[in-house]
Amino acid sequence: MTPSEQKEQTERTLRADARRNRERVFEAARELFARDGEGVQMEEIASHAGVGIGTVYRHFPTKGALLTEMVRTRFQRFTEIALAAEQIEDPWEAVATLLTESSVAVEGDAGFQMAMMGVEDLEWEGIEQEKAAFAAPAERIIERAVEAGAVRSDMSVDDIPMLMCGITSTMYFAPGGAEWRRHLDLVLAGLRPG
Amino acid sequence: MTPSEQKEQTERTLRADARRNRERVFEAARELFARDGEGVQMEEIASHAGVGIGTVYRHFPTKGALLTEMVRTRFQRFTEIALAAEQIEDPWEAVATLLTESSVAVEGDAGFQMAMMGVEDLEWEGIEQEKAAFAAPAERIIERAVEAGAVRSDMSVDDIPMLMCGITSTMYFAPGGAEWRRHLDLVLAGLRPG
DNA sequence: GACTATACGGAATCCAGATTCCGTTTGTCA
DNA sequence: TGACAAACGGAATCTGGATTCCGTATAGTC
Repeated sequence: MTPSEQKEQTERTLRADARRNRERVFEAARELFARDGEGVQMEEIASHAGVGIGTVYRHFPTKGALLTEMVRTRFQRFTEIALAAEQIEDPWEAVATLLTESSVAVEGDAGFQMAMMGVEDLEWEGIEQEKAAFAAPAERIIERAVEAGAVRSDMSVDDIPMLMCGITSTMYFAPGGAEWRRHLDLVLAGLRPG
Repeated sequence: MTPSEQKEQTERTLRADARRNRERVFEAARELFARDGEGVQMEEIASHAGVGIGTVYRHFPTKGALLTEMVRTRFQRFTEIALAAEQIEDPWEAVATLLTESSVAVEGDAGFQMAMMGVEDLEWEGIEQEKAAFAAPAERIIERAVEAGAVRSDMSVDDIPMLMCGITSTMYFAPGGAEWRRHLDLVLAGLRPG
């Protein structure tokens, strides 16, 4: 029995109400995590989901596990963005779009912002797979841009988390505003060759 | 009686051992705050200072008050840096030095990094005076650079906290490393005109 | 040296949240 | 429909820290 079959069976075994509740908890957590970041309270998630606190814990062993799950899900959005950006013809546009769209994806999600900024307690362990899925297309985009002379020759994939982290911190520092667009603007200018 | 005379008298009234202990607590707090950030524990500060926890609270009403005092003190360093940078002849060098030295000042001080990044609980209220003292020379530096065409014409003082916040987040994200220098490098490139 | 206002130490208290536990309810299946 | 395993709710418990309190110690003053 492969792991996935095993998982499938576990899911099949889940009682109907249990599956529904798990979904509700997850949805509530997503919403509140986006609003309040890691400061969300388990009680609040429970009541927002319309279930008891015990039910939350039955589905997610700890708060950390729940939040990591949020981060993992959100992170996948980056990969979608990278894959889409890769289709853009112009090498520079591809890079610019990658960073811009990624920023937009983070906007308005306090929890993900915190994760991007490396706030403790938000685990980045266990999402290596997601990271790799993002890194592949991102790397191709950058390599192409470097070869085309559209960005400084020393740009690398590793610059992306670094820069995103910076832009995110602007969002976090000045929430609700558009200052981060200026930050992004500056960063993009800094990436140009020469 | 002016406020300053009043304060002076209060200080004069402080018993010798009290003054000494206050100093010790402050010093311990500075050290541990730099190491652990806002996560420092009051008990730890007390024992590190060689006093009882009660003594810490006699001198600083709450943890927040103590940390704010730390931030205020640290912030003053920025003003010194700005005043020094203002003396630099070359307009671009002045800007570059301002940002570089400010970054260096933050390096290795986790507490101040958190404050720069706007982590909650670290109060920025009550240090308006320090902010203004920094803004004045910084503004002159930037104005001069803009007029000389050494930086993009739309650069403003408000860009400084934004960019510093970003660079700081890199330090925080990759502590101990020198990645932030690359981030600074990119940011400086982005500030250049055109 | 005695007296008193100040300070001190640190055990006890408070508090906010996460996590556990168990009596009750509900879905599933024969 | 009855039986029972699977889930549920939420009160009770646990925890890590901040903050308070009060009996004791000491600097300053005569």
